Amino acid sequence: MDYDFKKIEKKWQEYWAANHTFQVTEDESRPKYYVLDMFPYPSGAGLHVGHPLGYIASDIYSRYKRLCGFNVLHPMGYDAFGLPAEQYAIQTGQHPAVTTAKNIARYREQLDRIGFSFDWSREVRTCDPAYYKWTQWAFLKMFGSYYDNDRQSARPISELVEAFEKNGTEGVNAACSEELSFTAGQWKAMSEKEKSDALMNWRIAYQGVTSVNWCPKLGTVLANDEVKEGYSVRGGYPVEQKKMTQWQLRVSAYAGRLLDDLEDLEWTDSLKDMQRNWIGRSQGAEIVFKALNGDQEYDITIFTTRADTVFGVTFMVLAPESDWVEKLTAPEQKAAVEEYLAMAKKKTERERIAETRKVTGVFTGSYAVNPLTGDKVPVWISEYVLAGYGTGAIMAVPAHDSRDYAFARTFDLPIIPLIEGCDVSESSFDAKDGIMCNSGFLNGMTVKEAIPAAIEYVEKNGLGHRKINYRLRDAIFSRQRYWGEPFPVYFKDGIATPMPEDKLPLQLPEVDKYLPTESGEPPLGRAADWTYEGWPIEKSTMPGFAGSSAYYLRYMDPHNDEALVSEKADRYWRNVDLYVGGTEHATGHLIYSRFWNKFLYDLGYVCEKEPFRKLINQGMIQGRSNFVYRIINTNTFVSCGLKDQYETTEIHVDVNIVHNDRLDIDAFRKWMPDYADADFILENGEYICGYAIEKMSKSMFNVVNPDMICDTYGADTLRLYEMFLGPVEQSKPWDTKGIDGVNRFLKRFWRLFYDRDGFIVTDGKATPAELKTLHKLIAKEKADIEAFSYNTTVSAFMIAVNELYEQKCNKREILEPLVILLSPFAPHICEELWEALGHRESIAFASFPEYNEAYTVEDTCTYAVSFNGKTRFTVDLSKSMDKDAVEAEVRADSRTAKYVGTASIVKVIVVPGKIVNIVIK
RNA sequence: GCGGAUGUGGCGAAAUGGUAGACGCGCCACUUUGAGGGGGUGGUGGGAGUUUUCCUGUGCGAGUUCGAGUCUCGCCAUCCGCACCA
Repeated sequence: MDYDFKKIEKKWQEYWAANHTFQVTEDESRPKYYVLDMFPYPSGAGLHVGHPLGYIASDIYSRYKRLCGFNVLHPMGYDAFGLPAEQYAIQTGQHPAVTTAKNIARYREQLDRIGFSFDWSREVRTCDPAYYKWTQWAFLKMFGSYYDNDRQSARPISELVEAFEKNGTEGVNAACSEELSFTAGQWKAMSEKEKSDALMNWRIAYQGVTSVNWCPKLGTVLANDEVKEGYSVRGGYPVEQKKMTQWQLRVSAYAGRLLDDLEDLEWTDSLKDMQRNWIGRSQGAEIVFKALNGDQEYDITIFTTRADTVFGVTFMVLAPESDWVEKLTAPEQKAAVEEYLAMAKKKTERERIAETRKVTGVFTGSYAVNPLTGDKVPVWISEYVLAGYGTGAIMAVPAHDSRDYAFARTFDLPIIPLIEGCDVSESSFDAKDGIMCNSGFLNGMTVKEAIPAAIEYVEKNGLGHRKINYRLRDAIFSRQRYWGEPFPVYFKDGIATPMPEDKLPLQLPEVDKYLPTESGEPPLGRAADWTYEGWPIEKSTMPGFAGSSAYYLRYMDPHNDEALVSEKADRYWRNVDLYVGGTEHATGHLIYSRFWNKFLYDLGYVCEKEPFRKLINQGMIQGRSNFVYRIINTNTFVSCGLKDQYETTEIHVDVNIVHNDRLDIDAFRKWMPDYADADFILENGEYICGYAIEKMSKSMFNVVNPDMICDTYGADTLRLYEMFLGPVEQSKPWDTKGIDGVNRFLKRFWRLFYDRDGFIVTDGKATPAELKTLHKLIAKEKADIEAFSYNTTVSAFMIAVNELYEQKCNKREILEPLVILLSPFAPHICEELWEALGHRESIAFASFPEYNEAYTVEDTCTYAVSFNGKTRFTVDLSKSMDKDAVEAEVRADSRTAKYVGTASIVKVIVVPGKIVNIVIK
């Protein structure tokens, strides 16, 4: 009987669906384990072989954990709101919900063929009103909260209002957009509208004017992580800076906690570093400089990490967008400043990046007073100072900052070195190293001593205060698009008012077109009656990351209409134990999701402060393109090895009609009408194609569809092969070379159970050699799976099966545990064999075999011995020898050898595979 | 510029500090079958001897160690992330 994977895979996929094999419920009697994949955006192109890599890895882990007795939550869903469906809708007029549903159906079909153990009863779709009800709910909670810096926690905004009524802003320490101060009396005197505007300064979800990334082509704003080098990540359109009123999330309030809590996560160092970088903590001080414009005095606050260099300040610089620019521009410089500002404004973000390091600037005509020296220094304006970081103004220390140095050189400003013996004739001395000089009371200190000393001095004398600055900005939360979650907010007399919770979800209205209105409003402006109790409803929608920020919580309790997640379900499933997905979400989703979770944690809705305990980043699968070589002006194609003898053009050929770089000539003739009567110059009777590693894309004809592999080799082969290709975390090209080897292994595995006449498993007693093979494999698989080293596990299976095959082992005692071991990797074939072995229940309910060391230890060990690593001989030692004693002796002797220096060194190899040293005199 | 990762055969890749190249692909030889993108056996880093073997070998250069692909330092190369962040 042959291994008929088509029949087997269809049979078991239907069985799992019909029997709800992978459906789970909270079961207090078993420990939980939560394995999550980053849910996909269902694009129109369907899955290619790269997509399932992470899903297969996590599926193997889920199935393994289940065999080990865990109650495993392993759900899947769709991140279904997003730009592509909307762009498609604009072009075709088809409702995004329709195309999205179609794409989801296609995804599901493809996923089902690979045999995943998802609990589909928990599927979520972010565009489903029953789902986005809870996205909107979370937004309302954020709108109704502020961040208390003293308690380091989100609190209801009502508490803040109470405080204002009692003492105004006095004693309030809360995260805000700008420092405001008013008394209780002033607060009470405010109109409702004024109060509402004031509270926006503290709300966690708030509306405010900010400089945004505006993409004219897409007609919407984008978050920082949605923009790369001045172009939109989705679509690649140019992006410009624009000041607009937008909904924002006060993510910056959580910067400290987002940074600190990284410590306890089992994420890779590189990913943690990316987040640290993005959060960008820097410790320093804010120092106030008095500046004079004519008779008017202004305070300029600057941020610095190098308070020790204040004595070297020779000028100050403002960002062009800074509010101080207008105040400090002297009448005689007005024309020059305006010209400079106009020039700076005209430049796009893109141009600024391109012109990095080109020094530009203009003098304001004003001077500021150095608070430590009393010296007057000029105030300049330059693009190299960013409005969005720190205070938008800096003190310039050209001797010890390379940017200030370049500026000083360009505009011929003085440079005062502050460190003994440093050379600033060619470049600045940026290192925080050396002894201070020219620095008053700091003279003689090292830089490391001077920094805290300077800050202390500044604080004592009321010139400023210590400060920690973060690069992380608040997230811009509105998008001028149709296909997203509507904001449950309406404007009553112009005051942003939350809708009552029991009116959620606020469903997306129907519109005639998906384009902005003629007056430039977002598409929701087209909705016929987009009002609540007669008041207009917010017209922008939420960004993509809104729906994906808390989906892992919703899986815990997906059908709950009363809460995002019930307390019971949350207490049981807690958080994700293993999260698998791509690195591309390092600074987007993975930051927002952590923020969202912490916010819900502060309000007591979830019990864990971090959403994802362990995270694995699967590598990208690149495409492997194939080429044919056409001789110029002919329809004759020459094989790769002979192409240099002709003048040829290289043409991409569909990799699906090429096998191991050999072209299927008949298929090629049928592939495109132009090639129907193509001629070929062959080598050794075959047409060999060239190849290159490129991105997997339609235009290069190198997209390999998993359905194709499932048709030719079966899902189990696909799963094993994707794991066998190399470490999960590594990027690698897809190359079908070698898939035959894995397929051969499965056939051979099958032949342990069946020969051409039928089932051959017997109840005979296993030999020590057979038991050894089995138990070696158990030990290996346990260790490897825990370490996500799946490629070596697959190798171990191949070795084991080869050994058993050689021993002609067809004994139940060995084969039954073997099937369980392989089942996480190749579930279909294992279910089939499990059934053939007489089991009625799915193999998913089996238990992982126990490892017994006794079977793997040898009676006698052969030791290979070499003198000084040269001449070798072998010694046999009995296993009864006390290994620990041997090792202790070995170590002692090694020390002797080291001190005496004359002993010969002997290598001893201990089977299996262990090597220790001993010394023979 | 800053940060992270990686570097081993023709290829994908293995190696708790202990026989480097497991396993697979490809290739070579033999074998089985009427035939196969079939089954099996043996070989396969390089260089000598060709049965017993020896030399050399993990990007380059040092170091620690009885012993380094593995640990430390310095280069070189590739990939990824951030980038005027004061």
